[in-house]
Amino acid sequence: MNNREMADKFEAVAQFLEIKGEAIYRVLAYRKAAEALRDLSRDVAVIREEGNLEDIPGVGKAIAAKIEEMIDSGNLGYYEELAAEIPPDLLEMLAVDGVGPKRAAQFWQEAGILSLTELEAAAREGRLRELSGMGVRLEQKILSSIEAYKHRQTDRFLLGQAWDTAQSLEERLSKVEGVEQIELAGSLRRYRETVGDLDIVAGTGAPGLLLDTFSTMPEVERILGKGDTKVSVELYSGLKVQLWAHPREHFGSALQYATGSQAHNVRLREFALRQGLSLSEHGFKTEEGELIECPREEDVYCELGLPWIPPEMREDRGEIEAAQEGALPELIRVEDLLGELHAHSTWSDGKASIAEMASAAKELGMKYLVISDHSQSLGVAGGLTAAELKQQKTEILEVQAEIGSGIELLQGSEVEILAGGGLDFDDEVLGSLDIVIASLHTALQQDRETATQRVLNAIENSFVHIIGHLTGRLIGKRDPADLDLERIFMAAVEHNVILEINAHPDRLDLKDTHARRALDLGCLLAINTDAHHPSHLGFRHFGVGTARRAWARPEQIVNTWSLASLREWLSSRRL
DNA sequence: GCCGTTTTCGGCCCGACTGTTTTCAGTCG
Repeated sequence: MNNREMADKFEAVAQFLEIKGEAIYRVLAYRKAAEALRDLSRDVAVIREEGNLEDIPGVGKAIAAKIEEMIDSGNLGYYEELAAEIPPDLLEMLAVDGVGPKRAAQFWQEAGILSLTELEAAAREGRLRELSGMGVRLEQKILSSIEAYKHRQTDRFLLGQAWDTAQSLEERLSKVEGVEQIELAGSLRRYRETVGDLDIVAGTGAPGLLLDTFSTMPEVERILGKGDTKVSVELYSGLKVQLWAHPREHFGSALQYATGSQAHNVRLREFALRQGLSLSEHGFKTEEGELIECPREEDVYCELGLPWIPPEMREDRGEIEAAQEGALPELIRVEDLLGELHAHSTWSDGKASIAEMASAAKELGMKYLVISDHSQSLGVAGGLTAAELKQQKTEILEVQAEIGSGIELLQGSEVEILAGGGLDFDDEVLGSLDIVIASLHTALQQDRETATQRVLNAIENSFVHIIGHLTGRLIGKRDPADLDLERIFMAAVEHNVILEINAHPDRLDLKDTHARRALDLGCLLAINTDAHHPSHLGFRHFGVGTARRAWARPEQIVNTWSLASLREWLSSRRL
């Protein structure tokens, strides 16, 4: 079993215990362990080998023993026991809005309902309204939530998909009368690779007007809930959006609250309690009941004696401790990036000419751009032969002459790491290029040892500078290749090979936790858009967001370096 | 079930909204 499968087991255990009505803190303990496993940047089996399971936050003796059991037997006896006691199909009901553990238990025990299908039938027959505490409206609400659940393709959207919607909503809402401040919050602000819903926070003197305006916008399909300070809607796209309207004096605490993550907020509130302060979206309450308002988000952290923590770090991954110790890293920013090292043109599968890509990059203020089209064997993408590379070089020089100073164009190639483990060009061709990116595109389903060895071969080739989108995943569509990341990261450090954070929102590969582990081990990273169109160069911020989630400092990202420094480093690689 | 600037026991974040209720339970973020 891998980390994620074990996390899913613990999540199911938590849900079983919740339905059983066990002490909520036992439930939370299993849930926390599940989260910890999902967040882990390393294979938990390796951590077990090292004897460090209990160093994982949220893992104590009991849960460590269960992890060992799952590693050794591929099974969890405790889960099996619970599944024998409680119908496992009940758990699916919990994914329906408005159905939580209490009602699931009630439906099962009082009405003999064993699955979501049976729940829907009972609701249609009007049998739910008979149950205690239930009524016609609740029955209707559950029925429509079941419909919505069945039509829902996925419960999370790609960050890139949600981004444009969020910008558009923010822009229009900022113009509503009375709105003084407005900001996007939630997992979008934290740059999580997927977002469950959009969260928007406004500081306004006219909350009613803002909430009304929002809930009647054309893209709103239905209102899920609406009160005096917040409204929650579902858009026709299926995306859910929550909008909070707070007085300006509460804007900072409201933004902090809505940004999350939930785990970060829980930790921060515990931290506040130890100082005798109760933190909520309205600000701090002292033990005497006095309210301390926080107009700016910085005020929340400042009141606790902490520096402001960047949203991307707020995942309860040690950021509060680091803030306490004054050890928060100075994170990379978009404006630190000086160049793009991975971009395509019409020479292979790009949609724009070298000249168009170059002027778009110059427009964005980039100092250098590497044209790195695909190599010969990637037929579907129109990969270039060695001879074509020479012709392309001529064009790059011509475009450089036309565009003049201000941006330097370099020639690279995104070279296939072949299924057999070799590279798609011989050393002579590789040596003629300014920069070589080696990537996996094919045979991504190979077993771990074979796939890992392929990447290691590329890393050991002294002509390779960068490994592109390491795992080859497409978020939600294609699973990552099964790789021994720890070995790969260590080899990259040993051989001075740079690992890419691919900024394309479909990829974000390396992902945040893996990038953080790579940095901890001493790897250098590059943030590349892999642009196939001039507009894709604008994906940079997604890569930067991912790097910030990995606590990356500018100097650890090679395309913050000047071209002179980068060239020097690249040439040292081939000595 | 976890964990320690209050602790190896006794705590464990906080409030809005809804629908069912006559003061609250359930769900959600």
